[in-house]
Amino acid sequence: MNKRATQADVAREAGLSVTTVSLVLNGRENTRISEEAAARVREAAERLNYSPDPTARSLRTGKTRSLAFISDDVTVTRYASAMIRGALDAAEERGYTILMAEVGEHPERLEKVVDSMLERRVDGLLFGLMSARRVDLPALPRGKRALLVNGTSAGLPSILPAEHDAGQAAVRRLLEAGHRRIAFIGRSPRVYDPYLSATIPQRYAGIDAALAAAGLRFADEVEGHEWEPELGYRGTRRLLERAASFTAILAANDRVAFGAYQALQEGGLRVPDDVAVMSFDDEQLATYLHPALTTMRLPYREMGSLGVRMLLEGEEPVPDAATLVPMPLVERESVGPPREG
Amino acid sequence: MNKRATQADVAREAGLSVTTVSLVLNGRENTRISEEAAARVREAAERLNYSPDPTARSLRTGKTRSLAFISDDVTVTRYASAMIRGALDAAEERGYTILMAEVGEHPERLEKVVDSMLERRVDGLLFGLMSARRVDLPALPRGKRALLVNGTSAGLPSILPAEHDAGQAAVRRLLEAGHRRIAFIGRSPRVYDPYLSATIPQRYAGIDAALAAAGLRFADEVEGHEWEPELGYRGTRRLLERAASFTAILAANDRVAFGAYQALQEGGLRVPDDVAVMSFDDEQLATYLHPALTTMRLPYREMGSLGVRMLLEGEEPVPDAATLVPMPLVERESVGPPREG
DNA sequence: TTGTACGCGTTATCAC
DNA sequence: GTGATAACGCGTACAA
Repeated sequence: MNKRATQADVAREAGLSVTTVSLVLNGRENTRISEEAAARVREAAERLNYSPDPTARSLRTGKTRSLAFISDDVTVTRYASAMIRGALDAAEERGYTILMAEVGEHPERLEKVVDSMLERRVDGLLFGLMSARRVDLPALPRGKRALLVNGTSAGLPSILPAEHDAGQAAVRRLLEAGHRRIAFIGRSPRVYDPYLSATIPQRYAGIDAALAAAGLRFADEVEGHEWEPELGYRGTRRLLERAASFTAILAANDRVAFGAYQALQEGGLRVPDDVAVMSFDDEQLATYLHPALTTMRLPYREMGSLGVRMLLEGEEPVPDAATLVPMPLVERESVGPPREG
Repeated sequence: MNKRATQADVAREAGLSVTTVSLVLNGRENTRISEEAAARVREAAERLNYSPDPTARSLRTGKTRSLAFISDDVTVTRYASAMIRGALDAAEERGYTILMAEVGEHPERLEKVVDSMLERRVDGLLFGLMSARRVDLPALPRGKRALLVNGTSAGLPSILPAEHDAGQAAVRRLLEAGHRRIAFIGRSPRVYDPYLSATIPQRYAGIDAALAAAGLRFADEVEGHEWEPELGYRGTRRLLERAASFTAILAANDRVAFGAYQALQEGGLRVPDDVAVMSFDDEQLATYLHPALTTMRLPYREMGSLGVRMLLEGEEPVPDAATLVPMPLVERESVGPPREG
């Protein structure tokens, strides 16, 4: 474990020049090196256990084979951190490294962090948001590739969950199970501010479209923008007190569904036989519940991996274009089986 | 936004040599530079918006001001990802960058990833584990600093949660509330394999010690190593069916406690009035419950930040030494108030 | 087909 | 006090 071998060492060992070594090891085809020389180089490299110094290479080429992943509160928030895993895996496959930074709720830190990443000469920047919304980012040098994962920002391409489809699919699943009287918990006018949410309006739109297509409206609704168990609990109690009857609850997200379960259980109602519950997100939580929750999964990991793929491959991404990633239906036990016909 | 300014540009702008520029900008005190020259340099640097190229600097110094954070499944598992945040924040404060990689359940990937980090010339390596256990790591070059966060490995220093203290504190909290007949869910002989858990034996030991110190034993126990809601649910039902009465449940972790809640609720028992519940971990889940769960927090974020501090500061860490990070008691509503006297 | 020599932007060693 | 200049390890134009 002495000093690491350098290209010059390999050249000496192989009895050739550094040029030859460099050419061979970088697989340059156009300049025809004799097969024999190439073999000698490879053997020597092997023997000396040579691996190129990325620092020196970067200095020379201007490329670092590294990407910045900058997030707001992804690591400390529930399951959104899977986005990181997706990015990490995709980067590793391509021989890239991810430099991570997280700024929390401090937009002023963002500028510093971006600068520091730029100083480190990253080849591209990913911005990952814990919840899909619009953000204002510091200006980036022209030609530096950047995009948002689970968010949008002026002038940058973005990757978002396909919420409109998911909204439709959720409602359709309920309809297929034969439900006609469905209650909805979690509608909120506030989400129409893009800085609060970039996607929830689509989720609503998909939901309403699917319902309308079946000639239906919600049997009842509870408003609320704090999508925590409390809303689900109180919302469900209110629903139960009201006159309108319903056979299924569509919850704005899993935590709301969680609260709904509590109220249903207290009320002596069984899921899914008395009331079916369908939801969005697919947190860990969804698997803890009895019966386990059927929900539309937010594809964090896929979005993260698509993020690095888009950054690294293919043509120049289109500014302001959004790429939608499907939200799969995760079938569990809180909605009865689809009915034939 | 043309090319970035270099040291030579600054030198030219200031009418001085690169040597002087380097000396001034690196704050070398010993070699006395005139105040005037220093000022000229600083102004010129400011004007050109100069910032040193870390690549070139690394090539020269052999240091990269970067740390590797390599984990198993931290990003995709519940709340352990807060460990990353802790590491990130501590690194940023010190001007270091974190290169992340995650290998999942594939030990064979570990070697490749470590190699790739070493090739990138990181100044130190952090290994972060989703759950505290012993792992076998590939050999590291002598002199390369490395340590484990939430785990142990032969020959390396490690950072672990102070489980013995936490076990004691949990029991004491219950005792203070006046409980004498306590049931425990989640004892398992399997955890004595260090490759499965490096810390749970201490948790047990602390628990048993505090109980013994009060001259008590558990009123009843349910074994189980799968610490999921199911265990808490079925365990609690079993406890309720048995003869032994109890006024409090100590659950192995929050998910088990969650299951216990469900069974208690079904049985018409109220938390904490009929049965108090105390637990370990402090997942998000703990705040969703009604009443919210009192639990001993696993200090992921603190462990992560301590990890980089130990790597970067202080003397050579002692191999095989474990540094224990306190697990705070998070007081919520599932245990009644402490009684006087 | 292969080798020499230069430059990438720093820091560090030595002169002046 | 300050300034040339030689590394650091690599890629490549140009020469041979």
